[in-house]
Amino acid sequence: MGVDLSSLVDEIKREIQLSEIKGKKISIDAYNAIYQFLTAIRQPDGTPLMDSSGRVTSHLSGVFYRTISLLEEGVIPVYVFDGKPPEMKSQELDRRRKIKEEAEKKLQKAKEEGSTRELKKYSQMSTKLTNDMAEESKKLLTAMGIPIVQAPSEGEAEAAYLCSSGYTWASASQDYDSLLFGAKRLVRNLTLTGKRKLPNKDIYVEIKPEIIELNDLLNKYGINREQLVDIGILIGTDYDPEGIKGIGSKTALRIIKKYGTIEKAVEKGEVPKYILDLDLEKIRSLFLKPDVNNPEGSLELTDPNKDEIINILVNEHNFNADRVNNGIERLIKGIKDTKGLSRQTGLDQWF
DNA sequence: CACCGTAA
DNA sequence: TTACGGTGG
Repeated sequence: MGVDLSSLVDEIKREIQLSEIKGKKISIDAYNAIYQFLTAIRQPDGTPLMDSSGRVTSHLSGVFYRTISLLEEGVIPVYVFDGKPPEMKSQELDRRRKIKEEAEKKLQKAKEEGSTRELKKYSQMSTKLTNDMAEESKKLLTAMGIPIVQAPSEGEAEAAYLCSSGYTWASASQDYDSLLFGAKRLVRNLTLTGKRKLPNKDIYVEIKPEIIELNDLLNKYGINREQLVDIGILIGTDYDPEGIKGIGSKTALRIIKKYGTIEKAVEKGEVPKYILDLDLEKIRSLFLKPDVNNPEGSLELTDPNKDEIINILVNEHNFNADRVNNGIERLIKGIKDTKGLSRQTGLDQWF
């Protein structure tokens, strides 16, 4: 789930109107976004949307409609897909797999005797994002004329790199890891709507897009990015999921501010020695010098391939043709208007 | 998540 | 016009 920097970030995050991102490119952690669609786009009993052969289609619905509404707001999405995960992540991936297997068992049980609520809970918990789903999403986005980038390794690292090197204005993800990866700006809640969402109970709250500027975060706490990474390691990241027991973000900040590095803090007895069993340098470099590539394509919007979209959604997966056609019309208009916007902002830079 | 018909 | 709830696949 990534590093929990929420209490530090709360101090400097601010709400953002999508109009503030008009004409700007945003790199989107595709895995993160698609996963959200898979868990959110469901029937009341927790069953995901499926085509007539029983293949899940929730992700396609999310990718299609959400991308169109972003374009209508003038936002230019660049979806960044995961490559091969780093070796260091295998422990965390194992842990997640086990949780899913448990949820799967509980789901089967709930199907026999459980309540709707349990059914929904465990079916969301056992959500899996398969390779096929990622490949299909890429195909759909390409047909839609939306730029995609294939990361050599972590998608979130690549998305952050696109941002820090100026290809995109910000990076969108729910995970704060983006900041450790060096994204200048992190936008959260971009692929959720401003509508309502349940935090597990029946309580509904407004979810609004918010932005976190890396520089604001570092300045606010008087630390550099290396130190932010050390703070992350103490709390626990995907590469050291346990972190240090009893150390949360506030304590980690205090310790790193005082001693500068994890090693110094260990020397002074502020952090237990067992953290040195980790390959700290390796973890740091995964965040500070991640395996990333320059994008191959141009990251510009292109004309949608109407037939291909219809083929994927309507012919392959039984989407309603009228709805899809309506979506395509909105998409074409959105792309046209958004291109106009970026031309304008492009010109503005000359003056 | 978003769409869409219906109600206020 | 917006708000809601049932449905989409």
